[in-house]
Amino acid sequence: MANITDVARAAGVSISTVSYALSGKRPIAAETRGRIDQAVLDLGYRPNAGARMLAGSRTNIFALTAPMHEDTHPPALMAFVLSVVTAARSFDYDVLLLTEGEATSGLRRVASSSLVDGIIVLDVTTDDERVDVLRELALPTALIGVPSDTAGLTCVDLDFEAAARLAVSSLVEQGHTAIGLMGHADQLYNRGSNYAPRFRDAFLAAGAAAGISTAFHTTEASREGVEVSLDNLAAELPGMTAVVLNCNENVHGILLEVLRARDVAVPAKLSIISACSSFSTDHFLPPLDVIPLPSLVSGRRAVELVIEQLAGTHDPHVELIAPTYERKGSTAAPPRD
Amino acid sequence: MANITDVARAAGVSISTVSYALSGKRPIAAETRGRIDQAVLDLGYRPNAGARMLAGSRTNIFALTAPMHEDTHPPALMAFVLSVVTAARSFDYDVLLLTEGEATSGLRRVASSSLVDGIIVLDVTTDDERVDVLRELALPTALIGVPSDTAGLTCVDLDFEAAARLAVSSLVEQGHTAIGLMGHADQLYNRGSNYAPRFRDAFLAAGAAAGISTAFHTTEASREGVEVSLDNLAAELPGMTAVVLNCNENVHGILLEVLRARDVAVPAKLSIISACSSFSTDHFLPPLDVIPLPSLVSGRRAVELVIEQLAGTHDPHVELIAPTYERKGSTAAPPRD
DNA sequence: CTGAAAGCGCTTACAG
DNA sequence: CTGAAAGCGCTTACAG
Repeated sequence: MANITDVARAAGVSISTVSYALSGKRPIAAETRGRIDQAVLDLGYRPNAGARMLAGSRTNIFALTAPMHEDTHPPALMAFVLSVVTAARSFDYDVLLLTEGEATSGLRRVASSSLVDGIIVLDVTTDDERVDVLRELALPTALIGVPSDTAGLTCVDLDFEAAARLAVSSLVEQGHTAIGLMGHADQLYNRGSNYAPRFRDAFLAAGAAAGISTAFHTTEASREGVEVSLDNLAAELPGMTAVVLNCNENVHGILLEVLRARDVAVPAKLSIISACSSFSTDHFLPPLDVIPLPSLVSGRRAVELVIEQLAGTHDPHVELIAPTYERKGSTAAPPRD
Repeated sequence: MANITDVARAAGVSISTVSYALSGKRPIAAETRGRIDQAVLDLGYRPNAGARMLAGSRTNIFALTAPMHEDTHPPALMAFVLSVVTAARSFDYDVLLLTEGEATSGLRRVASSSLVDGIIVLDVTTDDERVDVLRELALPTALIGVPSDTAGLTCVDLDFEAAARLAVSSLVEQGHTAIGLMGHADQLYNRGSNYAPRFRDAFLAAGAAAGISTAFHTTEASREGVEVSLDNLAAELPGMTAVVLNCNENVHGILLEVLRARDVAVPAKLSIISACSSFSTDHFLPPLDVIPLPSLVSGRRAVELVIEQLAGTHDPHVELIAPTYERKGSTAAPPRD
């Protein structure tokens, strides 16, 4: 493989000129630059990554810690991973994947061996064990998700509270006064997820503020679980005309199935909104109004926040992404009885 | 951050002795080694990754190219990714993730900058554009999946043909003589997937060899799609008493739903086998007999194959993993009419 | 606008 | 069993 000396020789310049020409860190005469570019092309030269890391102060690699626990929805995690990788590449950064098995030790390892310039953290829980390590490492870091103590950390996430309010207000505007919330499985609310309870609490608060009736139930991802959850909501909320879903994709499908079996037309009899969903709701029958979980935006923003830290001054802060509402036709005015 | 010179000074030895002590590449006096280990511990020393890459001939990084196209089942891809990362880590290798957007250019880039020691390739299609690049790069490589031309390549995959035969024989043994195959969506059979047609063809061949009736239909992942597929199979196969599923998780759930709605008891009226599935079938009602897609085994084996190439002599070859059958109670003898 | 040279932190022959 | 030193291929002050 050609190295910088080969290029310098071929272009008839010194290696420092080659280096500067490639980095753009000092002006190069057009004619010189032309000869260098040609030599690079001819030789298929690409700077050696290790030499660059050692000589420069950058590795051009980010670590992405993407744990996968029981509650993790794999497609959602995948969407975030791909979004982070794509965003990182657009800044000429590669992404090294760290998994659950090596969560904290992996972070220490890549940091202390100077393998990475920054860290992006996925699937953050309330009392995430990685958070303390991150503070101690003091590398540029962005978390996608919000732990309970955000001191000194930079976080980005969907504004789940605003999403809940948006779901409620959009239904209230259409005239609904009794709205149920089908939540995730039970354990998600106990095992340190931050977004599920955040959404639930804001949902209930928004309902109260609007003066309407609301109810919440966790939901197991099975036919029976969905029926139980739905029946519980209906029992607590006799006049329920709308359901907000903050749960996984399977539950969506099962619910629509159950409603069809029971001859409950959507949206004629029941309006449905899918909230904070990482998947498309277009394939459902009917397609569901959705407040998307913006994996693309979050991933890109997380990368940008790390780049900003790398660039210099940047104050740690929490950045919440405003929710958006996509109308697909699964909500309507409540039926008049 | 402490470097090797700091450790050498603290231990009262030369830096080469420190290096050899850590790599184990030459014998070190027990007492000397003790002083070095202590110094490493005291200083929290970890070798600089860039320096190692530059001085040594290894980077201890693998590239994992994991494209995500329309047909990709995200949970399956994620399972393979995690399995590869976990296996790589067990050999002290980190994994750099390359995505669809940069499939071939990314491979060239990481190879020519000497960023990685080897490449692991996921989701291989029949005429995968990455394959030619891999041949040209001549880096240690393992593909999970089998392209049409495997010359010079090392591949590992489930033996889909054997899996199809296993599904058929296990049903035939129970007395079934008319077995339907619900396949993936149409496009998967046209767009260069290798495993879907491989399974289908072996299934039909095994049926013919056993002297029983078989039929195959592609399946769209919707209630309607599943009903159409099921009805087509039943129409072609009047006495159908068993169905083999080689399709995604949603279709499994929908099919069981449809059968329940039609009062077709599983396995009393219809036996079901889930074949080459990347997901657990335990949560279905009933849990389904399954021939698993062994993501754990494939991922680990792919890593081992790259390590072997790194270690020295290794002839390119295709390695097929024998399928296994997990009985869950969704098959039985056909009903006697 | 360009070059000569130090130095990044390791690994590994070469020597003893 | 251990050490002195070359060298990996860059980046970046220092000089002109």
